[in-house]
Amino acid sequence: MVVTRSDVAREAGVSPAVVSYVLNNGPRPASAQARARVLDAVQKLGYRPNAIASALRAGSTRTVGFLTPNRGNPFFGALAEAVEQNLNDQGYLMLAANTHGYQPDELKLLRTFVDRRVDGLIISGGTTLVGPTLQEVEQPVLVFDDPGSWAGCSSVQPEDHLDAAAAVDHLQNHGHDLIACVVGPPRIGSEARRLAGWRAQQRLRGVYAGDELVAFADQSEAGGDQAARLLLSDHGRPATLHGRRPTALFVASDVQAIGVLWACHELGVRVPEDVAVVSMGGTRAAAYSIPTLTTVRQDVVYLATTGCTQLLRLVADPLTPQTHLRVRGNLVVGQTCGCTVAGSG
Amino acid sequence: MVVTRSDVAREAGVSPAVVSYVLNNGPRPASAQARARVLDAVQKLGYRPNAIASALRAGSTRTVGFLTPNRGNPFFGALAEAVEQNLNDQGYLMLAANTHGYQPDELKLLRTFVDRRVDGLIISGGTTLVGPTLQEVEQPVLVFDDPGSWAGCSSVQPEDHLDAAAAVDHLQNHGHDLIACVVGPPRIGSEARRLAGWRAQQRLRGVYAGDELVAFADQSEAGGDQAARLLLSDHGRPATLHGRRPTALFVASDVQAIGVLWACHELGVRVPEDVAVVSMGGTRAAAYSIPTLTTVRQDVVYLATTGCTQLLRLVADPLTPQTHLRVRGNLVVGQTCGCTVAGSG
DNA sequence: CTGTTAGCGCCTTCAC
DNA sequence: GTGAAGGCGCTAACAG
Repeated sequence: MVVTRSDVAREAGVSPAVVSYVLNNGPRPASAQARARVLDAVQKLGYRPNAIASALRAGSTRTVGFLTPNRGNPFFGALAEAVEQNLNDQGYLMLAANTHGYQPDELKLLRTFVDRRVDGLIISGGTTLVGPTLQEVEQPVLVFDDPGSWAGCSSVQPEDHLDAAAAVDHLQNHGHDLIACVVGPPRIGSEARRLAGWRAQQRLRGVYAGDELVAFADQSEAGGDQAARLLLSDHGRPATLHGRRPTALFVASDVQAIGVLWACHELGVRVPEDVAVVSMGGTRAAAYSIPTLTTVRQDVVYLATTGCTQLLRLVADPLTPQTHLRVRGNLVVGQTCGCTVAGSG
Repeated sequence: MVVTRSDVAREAGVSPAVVSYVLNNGPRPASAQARARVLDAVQKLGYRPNAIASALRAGSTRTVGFLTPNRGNPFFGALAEAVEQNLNDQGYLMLAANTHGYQPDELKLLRTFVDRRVDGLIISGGTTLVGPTLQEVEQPVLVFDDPGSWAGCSSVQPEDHLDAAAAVDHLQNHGHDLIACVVGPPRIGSEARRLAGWRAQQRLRGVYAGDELVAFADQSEAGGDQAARLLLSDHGRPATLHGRRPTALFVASDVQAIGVLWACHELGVRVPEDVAVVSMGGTRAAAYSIPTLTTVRQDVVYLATTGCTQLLRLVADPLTPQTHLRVRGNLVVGQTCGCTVAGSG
């Protein structure tokens, strides 16, 4: 049977309250003698406080819920890991769940977390759980996404639009004008913003940015593979492109870019000589692909740290003002953009 | 303020117990009329049961703790994800934490989980938490590792030794005899077993398997990169190898193999023509490397399913007999072993 | 069929 | 400096 606080009290010859005083260093003092006897008894019996009972009484579980569409994606995986580490360091535990981007599941899991009285909630990008959906939640919420027009939660948001534009700009500086775009489903906010960033930057240079240059793809290697085959195929190229094949690809995520590189390899298309590639993410995989990816790196540790700090501040004091942070990525030059081949970058 | 069960009871004009009966479909029946009024009140007030109170009373949190050394490693990441999915499907939530292979952290996190009264524990390979360490734990435990000589927990274990031998055997069948080995720290059980598998298979064919052929490396791309540079360097090659460079590498994990491929690329060593590579894992990354990895694939979904099933069986009935399952991987032929170049495989 | 009640283990105010 | 007691919200045994 499990040993309870009363058992310790009995063993130490004190009352249960004193056990609490000693173990929690307060809120009342205890004599040195009582303290010693309690600690001895704790040791002897191997007593461990029941965190569930404590949570019920104290109204805090020291747990944060983390909802993400897909931890298999290295970006979300790394973000989740960084968040977890941060929370652990602060004495919190993370309850995590994958939603697979499926809205009913998202809601169900959100409810589950709330029922379990998590102290706070973190919603990563790629979910539909932003703005109004979260209104009913009592706990503080942090979203790694655009919070929409609603200010009910704090947010730490990658600058998807600007970062995408920066990636495209880099390709343009290499002299490319026919730059195609591989991107995830546009119902996901971050993907829509990256697509818009690509389009805006193309138009800024007065370059064509029609739909024939866009391939929507699953956020996976396989998705990138298929998209690249589509965009680079010599068959059925739209008349609007005057028979030209894109000379560069902007790819909205590293994981898709890995698939793109593979497709190019299979098709005998050289990267970056025949087609240059720039992607977004900056995950570990990007640094060890062949050739290495030029990518706009998001610092997940920074995202996680600022996000967790703000969330825990809100947990400690719900009256803390909301914050909305936007974080720029930075271009990490690899081998896929062409900088290392011809010195035009 | 949060709405409690008593509020619902008051609103519905019944007693709190009846609310429980209705919401839990038992343990006692309720009249159709009472049921309707309760459900109305629940709806109207937006009542959600407090899972913490329920857990305290019922003695079950419907939560499982998962301890892993490093979720950044695609293999553990995929395993964790599969486990999480399994548990969610059964109405459980997963509490997860990374130990970074650091024993004090492992113990601390284990304690934290136990304090929180998880219903069960899952320990992935790569931790030191096997056997006796877990004796003090009351909850059922499942380890994805060798449980040691101690039968206090159930286990689902990849056949590291046999799988490693199979990988080496495949290289041997391609005519290689000087097969080096890249492997993680031997204090980790799975790594030690893979190393032993390599050695046993080499000796089986009467081939040299000395320590000069082994490079211990961090379980990361960078680790594989460094190990490959060491083993393939033309400088300082041990006299015992008669000046020969290994013609093949057995790499104990995909993530290291990605680094190995990159090092080969950098060194101008062609894979598989100059050096053949076979690794272990079978993660998604292996299928999209250039060239694609020949690897011994572990079916993480199968591991997770059988593991979770057994654990939840133990949770439901602690008297369920322990089980110890060993699971073979299967060789997935890619392009790094040489099968696709010369038809000798 | 329904209501009342005794805890689950802990924290903390209040009385000594 | 210490002990007794109430209650966090819920479940289930026990009485009606």
